[in-house]
Amino acid sequence: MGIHNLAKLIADFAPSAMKEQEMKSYFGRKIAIDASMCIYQFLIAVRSDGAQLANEDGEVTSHLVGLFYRTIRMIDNGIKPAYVFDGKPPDLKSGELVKRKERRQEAEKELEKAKEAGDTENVQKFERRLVRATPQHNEDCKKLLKLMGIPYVEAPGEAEAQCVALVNGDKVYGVGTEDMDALTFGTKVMLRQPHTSEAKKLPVQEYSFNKVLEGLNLSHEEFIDLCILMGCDYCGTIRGIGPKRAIELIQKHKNIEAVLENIDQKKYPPPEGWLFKQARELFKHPDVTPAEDIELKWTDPDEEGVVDFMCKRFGFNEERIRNGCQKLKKGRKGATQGRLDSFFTVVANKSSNKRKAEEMNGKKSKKAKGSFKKRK
DNA sequence: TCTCTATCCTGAGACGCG
DNA sequence: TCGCGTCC
DNA sequence: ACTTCAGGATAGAG
Repeated sequence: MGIHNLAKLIADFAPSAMKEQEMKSYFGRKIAIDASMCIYQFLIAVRSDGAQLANEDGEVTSHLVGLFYRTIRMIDNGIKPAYVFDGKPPDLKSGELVKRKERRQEAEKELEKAKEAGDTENVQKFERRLVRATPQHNEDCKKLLKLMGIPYVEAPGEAEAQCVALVNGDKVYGVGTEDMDALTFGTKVMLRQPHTSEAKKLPVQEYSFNKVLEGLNLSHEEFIDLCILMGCDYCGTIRGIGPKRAIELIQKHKNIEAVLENIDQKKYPPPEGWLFKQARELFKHPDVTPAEDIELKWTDPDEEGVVDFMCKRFGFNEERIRNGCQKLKKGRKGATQGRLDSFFTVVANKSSNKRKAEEMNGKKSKKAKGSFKKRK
């Protein structure tokens, strides 16, 4: 689940690191997105009467519905997504993954019991709890993306880290994610949930890594140690040390080794066999493909191919699919013209003011803090 | 003052019709 | 502009 | 995972 309380810490100690921008101001931008996380969310959320959408043969289509329309929406807004698929999770994560596995196995056991007892209600309940993106779902999505003319990358390790490599290697402008650990990996720019912002007409939250470091007065290495102290997926934390003490200690002592030497370890006992050094190494040197070895290309969709795949195989409505392909073609034409920065700056300011004015009048403004953490 | 815990609360995809 | 039924 | 669930917010204890 990323870094515990990092968003709040940044809001409190480095507020200028986050700025809110209108969706429009991202016209022409390329964005890296964790595909595995999207697929999982679609499998969870795209349902009808509690069941996933499926074709006549019972093959699940929820992930394809979600991916198809979300991608079109982004292209329609002049944003060019590049999807990144997870590879093998780092071994260090197994501690965290073990917990999930235990929960899974428990659910599997319960499912067996319910099946034997013929308890259909519980069968459904525990089947739902076992949802996860299978290799088949991933393959379906890769095929669809290829046909749509949208690039994707298969990461050797964590997708989030690969997204960051693409940003910092200047292949894309930023990573679009809900997971704050993109910042721990050092992404120059992070956009929080750009698709959601668009749908709900909320501004995009853009985080600048340099401003985070500047605001917290830390180097990247110190920031990584801070994140580990606050709680990451790779190792435990020191009981009694939360965001406040963590940032104070790191600002003063610069790294976890020095922190350990300077605190009363009886009062603040570090976890036994604490693997903070390994965690630090994973954040500093994650297993990724170098950006220069990756080429991202957005092309026109293979409309007949998309129709064949989505309609013939999965039973989608042909008119809707063709309609979507037209949007892809149209949107691409606009976005390939590139950005006209001065022009869009003016537009963004204007509409931003307008939006604020509207919020004042209609008090419909909802806090943009709602969030949805991934299954971690 | 700070952190931890328990408890409550909310929102979790996208489209399009009316 | 929404609420809600539907997408497959 | 909408007949649920996880995460944020909040208050109160230590």
